[in-house]
Amino acid sequence: MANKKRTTLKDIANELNISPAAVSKAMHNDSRISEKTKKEVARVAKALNYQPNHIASALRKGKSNLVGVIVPRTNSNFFSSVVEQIEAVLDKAGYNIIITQSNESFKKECKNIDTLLYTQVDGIIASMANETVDLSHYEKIKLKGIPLIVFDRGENDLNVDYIGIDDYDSSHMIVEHLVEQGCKRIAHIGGYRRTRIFKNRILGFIDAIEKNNLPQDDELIIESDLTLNDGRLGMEQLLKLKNRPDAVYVSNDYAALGALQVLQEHNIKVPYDIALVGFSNEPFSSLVTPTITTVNQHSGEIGKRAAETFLKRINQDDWKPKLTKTILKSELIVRASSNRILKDLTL
Amino acid sequence: MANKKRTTLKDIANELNISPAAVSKAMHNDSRISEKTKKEVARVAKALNYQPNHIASALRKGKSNLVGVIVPRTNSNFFSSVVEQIEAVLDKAGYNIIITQSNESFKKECKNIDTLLYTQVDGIIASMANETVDLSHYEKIKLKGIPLIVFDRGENDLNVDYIGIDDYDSSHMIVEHLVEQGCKRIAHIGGYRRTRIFKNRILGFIDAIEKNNLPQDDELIIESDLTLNDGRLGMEQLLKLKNRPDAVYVSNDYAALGALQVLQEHNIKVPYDIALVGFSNEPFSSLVTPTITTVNQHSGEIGKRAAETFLKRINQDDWKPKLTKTILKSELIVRASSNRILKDLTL
DNA sequence: TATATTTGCTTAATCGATTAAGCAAATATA
DNA sequence: TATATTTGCTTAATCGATTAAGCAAATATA
Repeated sequence: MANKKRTTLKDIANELNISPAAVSKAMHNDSRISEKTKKEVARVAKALNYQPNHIASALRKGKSNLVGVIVPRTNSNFFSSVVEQIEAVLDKAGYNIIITQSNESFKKECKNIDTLLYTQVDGIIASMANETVDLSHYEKIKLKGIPLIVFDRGENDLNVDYIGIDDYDSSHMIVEHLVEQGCKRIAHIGGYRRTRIFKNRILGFIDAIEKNNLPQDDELIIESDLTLNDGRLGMEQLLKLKNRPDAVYVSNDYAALGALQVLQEHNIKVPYDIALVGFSNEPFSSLVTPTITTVNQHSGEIGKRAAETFLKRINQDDWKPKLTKTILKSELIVRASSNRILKDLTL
Repeated sequence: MANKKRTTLKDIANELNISPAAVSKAMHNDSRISEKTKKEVARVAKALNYQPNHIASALRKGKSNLVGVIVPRTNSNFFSSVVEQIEAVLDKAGYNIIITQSNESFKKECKNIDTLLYTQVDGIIASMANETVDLSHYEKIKLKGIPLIVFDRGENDLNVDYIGIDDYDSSHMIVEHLVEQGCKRIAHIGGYRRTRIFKNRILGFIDAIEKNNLPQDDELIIESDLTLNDGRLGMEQLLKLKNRPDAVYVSNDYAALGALQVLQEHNIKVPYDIALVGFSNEPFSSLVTPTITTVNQHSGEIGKRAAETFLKRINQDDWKPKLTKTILKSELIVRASSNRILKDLTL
């Protein structure tokens, strides 16, 4: 029933008594092939249900039209949105993507890189695992001479193209917003400084506090892993202070939610007693009550830019990898948890 | 710097003055190659940094070791978990996956199938778009003679392997649970019956109600698109009834959250006045207050089984596709929104 | 010692598509 | 009319790895 034998260029060539080379050229609309032959080829190709063998052409052309994508996990709103846009952009350019995830493990990430190189991808778009410190695997990609694009994590480490958002500036936006809402003593529950994005947010926070002449107090900055429970613990700690803050900026929505739960348990009015801001625009941040003000990282835009950068590099013959940063501005999404002024803000 | 020319089997062969064929066999540990030669080959391969060209071997062997995955969207907790496990299982067996998403569009789905076939995947694991009615594109996969595994959606339509959960039984579990909590009048905000999974949930609900001798009332069953707002509207409608329900089973967590919001706005005590159950175990369901009782669809397990089924089929020479269903039991996760008995249930 | 088997390779073809080189016929130009 | 150019193909090699077939030397068996 099913035609076991697939149709090849040779079958079409035999049918028309021409050479396979002529068929190939006809398919690619070569100017040296007559219109008549092109039509005949098209007709027979259709009649025999010809499907080009991508692998054969990849071997011959030394180009697989596959792009490898490495993310810490796909099961995250941020990364899946990035991947979605990478796919959308590359699809239009005739590329397919192979998605792999490191599960934040250095070992798995190394394995992923080996697998992708082995599969002969034409380039790799990656966001590093938290664990990754040794970058020799990434150097392998560069040595192979295929484009490597890094996003979100790994900013300055690899001297390649990087796409991310401006964490330093995001902190400024948040502080300015809280000041506008009348907050005078702002605390920050952040991630650990060793991770660059969290370091940048802390630095941005400190500078913004100084710029606005607000109290700078070590007890107002807490570092943690930013789980929901870390948010709870951080908030408990802040509530114990003699001089409580009237606003808390939490570097992640999960921790912000934990903080919110503690505030509600203490019957503290949000945003009037204490205003709250999270980070990352996780889907639940608009679903809880009150809705949480947060920062949208433009994940789609990051994916789009990453894919476009890949396409640019693959079409540049003389490109030597060098550090080229694209830093996008993030967007503050003001919701109920920090909104003291506009009572009826929908969302 | 970077060795432009990649090392091939031929390079190793020249170095050792043997034939490429011998090198290939040595690499594959052929019993007809001496241990001495194998060691030499391994040594030189390492010295020259040999990386096998997967594409060449794929062409020769007629096997790409790629598996195509089609999901409605990756940006969903359910599908990304399924994909995660598919990847984990297939990776161990030496397969890579190419993930594509249909965005619930029939047209995009057709395009995805064409792309995957063109890329010479060894099989396809898919969950159908909502829009899809015409299945001729899927028939193309079957005609090509490669395994097709369907999950979650498309249960009986294609006569291939199917993995899903028992929606009918899930409704029974929910109703039994609510009865145990003392509920006597249970309503259902479901999806439209034209989608099989929602139909099965409605049928399960009706049968479970009958089995438990509870009131069967048309006004207690509402069909909708199950958005958050549909949940709100449905609950408003139920609250207007002369004879209000004391429990509501909503076929999706988003709609359940909408229903919860309405209940809270009306100062109705959950679960004591009205108990609430959702479906799908979306991440936020454990994060809102009160936490929402829901159904875990074992997305990881579905992915695992789908991948294992693929591996089974690819290794069966004589397999002709036929309808083979694997129906997993779902798991009820009892949380605060329906828990009248155990006051201190954590979660 | 004569024949059979095993070992350790080589040779040559193959998987399909692509492309550089080239050739004959048709057409254009001087 | 003689030469140059263009058109429309063909020929043959190639991308690397794999494998069926086969051969000579080494070893085993009768």
